[in-house]
Amino acid sequence: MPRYNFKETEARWRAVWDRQASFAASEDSSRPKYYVLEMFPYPSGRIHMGHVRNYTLGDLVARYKRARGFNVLHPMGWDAFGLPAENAAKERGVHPAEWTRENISAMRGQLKSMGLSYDWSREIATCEPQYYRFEQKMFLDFLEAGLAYRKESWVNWDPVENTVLANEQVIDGRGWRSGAEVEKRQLSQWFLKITAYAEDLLKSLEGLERWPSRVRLMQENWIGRSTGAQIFFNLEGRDDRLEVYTTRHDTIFGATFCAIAANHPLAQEVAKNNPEITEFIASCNRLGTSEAAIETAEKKGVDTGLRAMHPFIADCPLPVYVTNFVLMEYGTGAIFGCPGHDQRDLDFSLKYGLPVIPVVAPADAAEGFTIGEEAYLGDGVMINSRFLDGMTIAQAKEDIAGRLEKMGAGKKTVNYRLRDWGVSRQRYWGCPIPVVHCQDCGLVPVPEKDLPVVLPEDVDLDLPGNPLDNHPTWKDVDCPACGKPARRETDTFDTFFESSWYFARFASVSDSQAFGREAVDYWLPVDQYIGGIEHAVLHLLYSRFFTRALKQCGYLGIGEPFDGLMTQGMVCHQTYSDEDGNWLYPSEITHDGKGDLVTASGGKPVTAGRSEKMSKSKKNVVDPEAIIDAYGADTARLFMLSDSPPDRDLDWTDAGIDGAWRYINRLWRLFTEPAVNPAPGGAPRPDVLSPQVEKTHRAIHKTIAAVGNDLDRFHFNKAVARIRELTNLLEDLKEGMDGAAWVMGEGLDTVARLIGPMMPHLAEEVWRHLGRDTLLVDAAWPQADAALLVEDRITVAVQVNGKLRGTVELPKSADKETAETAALALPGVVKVIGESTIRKVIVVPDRIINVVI
RNA sequence: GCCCGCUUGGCGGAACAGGUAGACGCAACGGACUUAAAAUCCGUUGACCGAAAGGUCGUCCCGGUUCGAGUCCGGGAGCGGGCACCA
Repeated sequence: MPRYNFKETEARWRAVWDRQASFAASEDSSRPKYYVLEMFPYPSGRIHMGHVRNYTLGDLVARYKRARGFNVLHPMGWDAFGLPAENAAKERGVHPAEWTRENISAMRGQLKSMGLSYDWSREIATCEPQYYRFEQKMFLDFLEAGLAYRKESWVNWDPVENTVLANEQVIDGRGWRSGAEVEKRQLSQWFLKITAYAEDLLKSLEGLERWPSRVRLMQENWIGRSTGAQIFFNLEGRDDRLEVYTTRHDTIFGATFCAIAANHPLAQEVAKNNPEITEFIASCNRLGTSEAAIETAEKKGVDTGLRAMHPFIADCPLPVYVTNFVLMEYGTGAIFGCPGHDQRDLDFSLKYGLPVIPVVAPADAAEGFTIGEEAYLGDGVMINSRFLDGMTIAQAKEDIAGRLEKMGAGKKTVNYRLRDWGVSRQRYWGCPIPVVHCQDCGLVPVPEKDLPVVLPEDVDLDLPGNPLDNHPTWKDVDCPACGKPARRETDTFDTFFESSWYFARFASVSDSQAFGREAVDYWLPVDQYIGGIEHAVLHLLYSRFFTRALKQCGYLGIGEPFDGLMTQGMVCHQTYSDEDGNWLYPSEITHDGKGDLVTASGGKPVTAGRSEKMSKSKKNVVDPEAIIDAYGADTARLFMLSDSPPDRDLDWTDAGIDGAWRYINRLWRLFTEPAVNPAPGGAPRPDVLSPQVEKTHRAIHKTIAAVGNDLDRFHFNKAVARIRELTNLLEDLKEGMDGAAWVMGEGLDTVARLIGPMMPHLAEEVWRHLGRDTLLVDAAWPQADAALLVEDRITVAVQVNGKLRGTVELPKSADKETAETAALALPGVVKVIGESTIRKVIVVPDRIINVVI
């Protein structure tokens, strides 16, 4: 049986597309534009299955939209700054720039072997000065617009390596390499004022109708708008006051203590003469900066000795605790504790023996309501609250806010959880921040004519600390303002900076500007953005903010960068381990004769674990290059699209890739050795079609309609299933059936077009086999004949009391009586009804008949 | 800890707006072809009872709404993503 020669075929068609520049995009007002973008990869060195999945999905959309007549932009580039390059430099002594450029070159080759319809002429790498020079300019514009500023903020500090650690480099409170206990340290850093757009970023989520609702919800919660009140507590024996933020001012009479963050100014002050508090603050600082670490730690606190005076109860001093669970970054860094109605406050109170006063009771249990180990968070009526008693929570909030404002003891406020974006990194492999520190002039922006500030190549990454700061000469510069010796900023940008505007750069890559205004006006926003759900908040929110900031600075005119968003699931694979519990690569496993898994080398027993996200650490990875080499790109692509819907996790299995490979060959045989020779394209419809041929003819058009519908809604696995069904029918056509040749011709033409976006190389090959002298990549999507989509008779299910008892075939839109009569005549129905009285018959036309007895 | 998801046969999944649960595929089993194997083709396949006709049960668990629930509502379990310096 001849096999499809994918190696020769795939390479040949890629060369043809290349030669014809099939995927080069240019502005064209005669066709609607469509910008498809997949999240660009970090150039780690080799593509992984997650990339294969992401880029297969994007390519399907791009090729499909092209066939539908859109002017498609589909670019690719490299998110090339980042920590791994520095780690590689430290571990293997290779320069980050060299390592990155080699990785890009290797990965570009791998991506090209997948047959992706990219316009490679627009390729960008963010680590090159011709890219990052423009973001230096953007930063200067942001600075001028008041969107960038400097403030102190906390970082994880490794005292042994003298370096700032990323959260992922802090493991159980210790530095990943040194093992030293991490300290929180305060550094002066650059921030972008994302909070200036908090309200707009929140409100505009509503308009992002083609985003998954869960992503919008996650962003909504991340921005975290709350309406509450600031309350000012006078401090006993002092002139200053404690300002707290709360969303539960209704529970003010349940307040039994106040709590402040460990880095609250008052805590710092009290610590000066209190060794216990000093030690407690130090222990809080050892927790690092990650919110997860802080929130999961046991709730602890120390009494400061300060007493906050209750604003509504005379002579009611509340103890003020320094705690590890109040965050300085949120609200005012201080709260009042109401243990009755907040679980954290209750846990804390039970631990430190503070009183618990319930002030809200469920409406039906107001008498004698008490709190045990669970705070009451529900709705109810106010109790134990003097003038508030009997009110609802909402009424109490209004009342209290009004009184606070009258007394000058507080005010209603809106608060956001969202914090400004800290963009300073004490790292080498990033974009230099274009600022000079001058003793006399302060912070001086680098003049535009001196951009780009280029990263020096000659750095020593083995020294502890910030490599740019360690460089012997780079930071020495004359102040652009006064000309005296000054010092360059040695921090670089967060790498989210580069990925916040790359989609605009793709619209027009030029040496003179970040992007052309006409080009972005034409191409943006991105019509379909595709990437991992792990970027649901940070990258996508930063890009939305950046778009607003760029608009404010006159760069572009759009409101949102990504009109449609698709989030893909992870690629998973079964894990394997040997007797000693060491992970094994799938390639190290084989079957013994008895059906057990053993190691390929020594025949030792292997334990198969559950399927998890492919990761190098668990070795459950399959190398895309090996798969493409063994089965071809189309097989790999088909497997990525079959079975699992894009937003769910996908399990990589050998059986699955074999199944895809078999289907590729089956398609190949259907075209090259069809049971019925297809009539040539454009042949007239024969007068007579045999029943099976007629059914197949209808199926062709139903498939066209269904596949289009599925692709529009990203149900790619269903589209594959529909196409398989159609090919099953075409395989059943036999020589001698009336009209078989004509329908086979129509069927093969249709299948070739439908598989084009999924298996582009095979599709192009069979297209040529059909005798077409054009390229399939330039062919239009097929059109379904609407007349063939409707059936005149429909099978309707018949239930008795909701249980299926049979089916009846009825004319389409049959009236109620006809349906009812037919249903009640069914033997199965008659038997079940027996002597019972029919109480009701529900008829939903063309769907169901339910007899209620 | 907080926020957001997911859970359907042996497996991946399908079921559009609450209306025939299991499309399509994988695996398994039986058969054809073959000296044999591979490849390919045909058939069976949710569980249980039954010779069959047919029946009962069944979409993570518990409860509710409805003529009717995989789908809607309340509660719970398990698994996963994010938590601001991984990208």
